[in-house]
Amino acid sequence: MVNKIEPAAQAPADAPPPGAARKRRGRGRPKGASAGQVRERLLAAARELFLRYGYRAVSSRQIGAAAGVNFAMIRYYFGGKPGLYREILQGVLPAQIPQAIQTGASPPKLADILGNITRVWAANPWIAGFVLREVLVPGGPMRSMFLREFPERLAPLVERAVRAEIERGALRSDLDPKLLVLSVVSLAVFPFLGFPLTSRVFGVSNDEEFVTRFLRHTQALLACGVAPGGWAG
Amino acid sequence: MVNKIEPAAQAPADAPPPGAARKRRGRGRPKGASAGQVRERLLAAARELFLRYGYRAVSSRQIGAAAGVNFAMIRYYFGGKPGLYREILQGVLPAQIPQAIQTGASPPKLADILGNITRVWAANPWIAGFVLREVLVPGGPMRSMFLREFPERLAPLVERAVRAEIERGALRSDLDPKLLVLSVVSLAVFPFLGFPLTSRVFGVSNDEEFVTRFLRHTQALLACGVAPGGWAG
DNA sequence: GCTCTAATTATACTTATGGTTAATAAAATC
DNA sequence: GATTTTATTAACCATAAGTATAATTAGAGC
Repeated sequence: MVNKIEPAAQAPADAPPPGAARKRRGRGRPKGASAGQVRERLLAAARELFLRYGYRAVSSRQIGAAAGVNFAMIRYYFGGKPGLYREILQGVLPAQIPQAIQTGASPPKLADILGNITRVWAANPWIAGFVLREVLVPGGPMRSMFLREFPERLAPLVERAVRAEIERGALRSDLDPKLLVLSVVSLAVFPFLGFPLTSRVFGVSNDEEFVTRFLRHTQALLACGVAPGGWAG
Repeated sequence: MVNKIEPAAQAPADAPPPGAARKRRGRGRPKGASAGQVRERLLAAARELFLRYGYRAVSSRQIGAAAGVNFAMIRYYFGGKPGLYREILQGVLPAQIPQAIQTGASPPKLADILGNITRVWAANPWIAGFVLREVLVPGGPMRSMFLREFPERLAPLVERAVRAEIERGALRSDLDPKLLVLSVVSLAVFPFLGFPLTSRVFGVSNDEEFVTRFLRHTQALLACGVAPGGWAG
């Protein structure tokens, strides 16, 4: 705003005297109690922050502050910020996603798949944030992993289940299996995907009561649609 | 890597000799043709980049390069990166969303709403990216605007339409209007939300042919569910 | 033709970020 | 008890990003 024509006042202003005695650096190994928990605290804090703000928007120093430890520990334990991120993704996500598909029956029933996906996503709301944020970004660190994992392993499994049900007459034969799977996934995933939005508008929540009610509703919708006279078999 | 213990080598390394002749700076006002288009080029480039990579991941210099103009023009026209972002959000989004609800009939019919939402989202795939990215981020610049616009103005409108249809017997009476709206929105939005994913796995695309087929499928699903015997009234 | 304004560029400045390292001290090991 | 290992910290460095500004020139008004 005001005129500033001072030539170039680039004095460091608090330059440390070069000859001064070295200041003390570290504080050494901690008392036994807190040792070994730093790694876990970092993982928890980073997962929370990455979920809420995305990989790029979160700085190493921010993670360290949230975990209550020095941010250099990220390098010590994970080799750096990308390593920490990879650890979170690979350690946590793959363990949860396939669980949504595996049911007792083989091939699994569509209704069970719907229920499982819904429950996994409702129980782990942070998964939605991760998937949303990382799968959408081209070149994002997680995208290739996710695209390798889900479409080529899990989706065909579900699709095969739908085809089997159509063949044995449990589903209408005029439905496109692929689109039907897409619809089922949409119904199970979206409400928990847009959580901050859907919770406010539609009362979506994580608790057992809502999930049960929601599942019953969705299954009824899938079973016989919106037409009056319902529950036709 | 190598040891570097020089006390404080903070010389600018290429400090211009203070007495040297000033190098030439700008290239001046452009030939009339391109004048005035810089603003639009910046808006277009920034919208594309923000959509694909998110606000934080895109730098001002990157936007300038993509638009083919000097990045300082961002400051000149929009006051800075946040101003450019605000301009995009406020100028483009609110015009598209409500259009999805307005149908000829009053109250609108559920099937029409489904069709409109689907078509708007399919025709403007970047909306999904924006909504995903910005609504989910707490404190994001767009979130409050969106939360003000959609839930409190549009959602009740749709819900009222559903109640009206239930009352006149066009919909099953055991359905929860709120959850039904949620289901319809899920079916219409999710496939285009997860576009990079769904296009690969389920063959989702924007073109007229797919949208029509998709809509017919979804409406059939909603109308009579998955049970064989279909199209019951 | 001269002057003033608008539009554009190159560059300087400041700050924040990720990565890196030497110093440090508790614990473990011998 | 001495030594080595492990865990932790502050400071350092290079780079990138956003912001700011001076230089530069095309056109408008007179």
